Amino acid sequence: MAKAYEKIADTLRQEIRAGEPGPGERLPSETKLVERFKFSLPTIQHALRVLAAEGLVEKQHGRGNFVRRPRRLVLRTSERHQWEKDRARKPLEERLETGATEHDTGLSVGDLVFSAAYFEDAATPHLAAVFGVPEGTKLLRREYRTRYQAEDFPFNLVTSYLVYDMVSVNPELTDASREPWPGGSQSQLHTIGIEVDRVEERVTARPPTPEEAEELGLSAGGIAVMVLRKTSIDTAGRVVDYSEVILPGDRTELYFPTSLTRW
Amino acid sequence: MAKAYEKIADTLRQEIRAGEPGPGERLPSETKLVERFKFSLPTIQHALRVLAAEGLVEKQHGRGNFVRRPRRLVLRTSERHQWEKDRARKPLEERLETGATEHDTGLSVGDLVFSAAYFEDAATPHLAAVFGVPEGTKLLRREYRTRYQAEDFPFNLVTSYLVYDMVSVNPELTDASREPWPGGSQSQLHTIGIEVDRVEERVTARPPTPEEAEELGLSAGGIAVMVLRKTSIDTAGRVVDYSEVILPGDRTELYFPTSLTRW
DNA sequence: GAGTGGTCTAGACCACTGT
DNA sequence: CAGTGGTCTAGACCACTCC
Repeated sequence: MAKAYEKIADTLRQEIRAGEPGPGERLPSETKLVERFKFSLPTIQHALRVLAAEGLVEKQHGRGNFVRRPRRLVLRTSERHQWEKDRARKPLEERLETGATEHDTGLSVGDLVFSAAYFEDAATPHLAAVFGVPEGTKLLRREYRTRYQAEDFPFNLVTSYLVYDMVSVNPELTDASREPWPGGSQSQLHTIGIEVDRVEERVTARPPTPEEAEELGLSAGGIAVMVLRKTSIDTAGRVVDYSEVILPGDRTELYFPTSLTRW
Repeated sequence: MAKAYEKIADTLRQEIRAGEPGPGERLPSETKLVERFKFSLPTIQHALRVLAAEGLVEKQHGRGNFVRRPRRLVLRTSERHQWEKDRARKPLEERLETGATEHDTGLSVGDLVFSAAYFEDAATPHLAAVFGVPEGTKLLRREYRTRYQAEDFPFNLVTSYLVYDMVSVNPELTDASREPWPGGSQSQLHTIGIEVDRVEERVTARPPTPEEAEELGLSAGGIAVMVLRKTSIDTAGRVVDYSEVILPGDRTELYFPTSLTRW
């Protein structure tokens, strides 16, 4: 004997997949569903919460339950690293023209709102292991948010770590007011003689924490985030930057091309 | 005035983050929490469902609510494409030794249980666009499941599409009983004279469908899946394979290294 | 069998949306 | 204001786990 809320969720799921109601359309009101399924309101609501957690339905207080319309994907590319490296030594005027984010998204500089904040942290065991430094070593933590001007929420949350004593050689690098730096991270590192040789990216996914949901505007529920962990290694084999990027799973697509050698 | 279930969830979340109770430990019973927070059982349960959806708590019927222990990550690599290509033309004995999955995970062939099933599909508008063929063109759909022998559930769900008339030149390629094919997909394509030149991978994330949760053993809730869409393009510029891979977001890490040219 | 979480009800009252 | 979803209760009964 199946549970009532599961049967209800199953039925509605099937109907939605069949296109009735279609994307963006409203479901019958909860009281209507009570009549139709002959179960109490809390049970109907339980079924709808299940569908919301799946990302199939979006609840809107006072308006109704709606079939979620799949979001337009923003293409994010990962071939940007070579592109960024090529720019790092270019003259200032050229670096000013376009940033890496614009390169990824195809938008122009004016469409984006950017913010940066710097902090000093002591290395946790995990970060110490990543950088190969003693626990407690002073790190520079940089928090970035980037937003489309027209939208209310940023499309990513970036936290970048650098070894403080490595970068403080150039005081401009520990000053958040110099952001956005023309040419990006690799250009910043170039000012202290660092050449990035290799970038390693690792991707996982999970539900957002409440804080992330808040910052990214995912209050609706039923949306996952991708966690991109990026390690930059210089020509001497040192880890020179470690970044964590939180991305909304439905609005973002990570793109990784691989070219193979010809036979 | 904040909602009761949110306050309760907040309080418990803070305590769990502070390590009390710690990973794997049991929370107080729901009736105990009713006493502590002075709210009714359904309200306490609502709060716990919220924490379960976040992946912070795992509900176990008849046992209790437990703090979820972060899973050990399985490393999956994406540099396998070149590796696989290099093997595709090697003699049979060598191809038999190790498969790509073993290369990715570092496990030996005996540890894995593999299954494959083939179907014939008509191209949907989306698939027709991917392959650049008319809608309704006959496709070969291949479903793969791979599982650790010691575990109950597969660690990925793979659906691969090929253009039927392109591959049926070699009847062995439309016969599921020939799987697992020594040397993998690229070796299969090599038998009909196809050389893969480029692989494009796109990653997104979302909550699992009930069917995916079922197949991957994610019934606990609060786990996201990654969707990896892989397009293989041959030296003539044709799309020769399109695959969708569903991976549990907490147990899987996608690894993408990038080497940069030296200055 | 004792203890635990899971499901469900009938109904009250609150909060938001749109007219 | 009417209509909609959101929260909450007090309590009944079921299902699973472990001793």
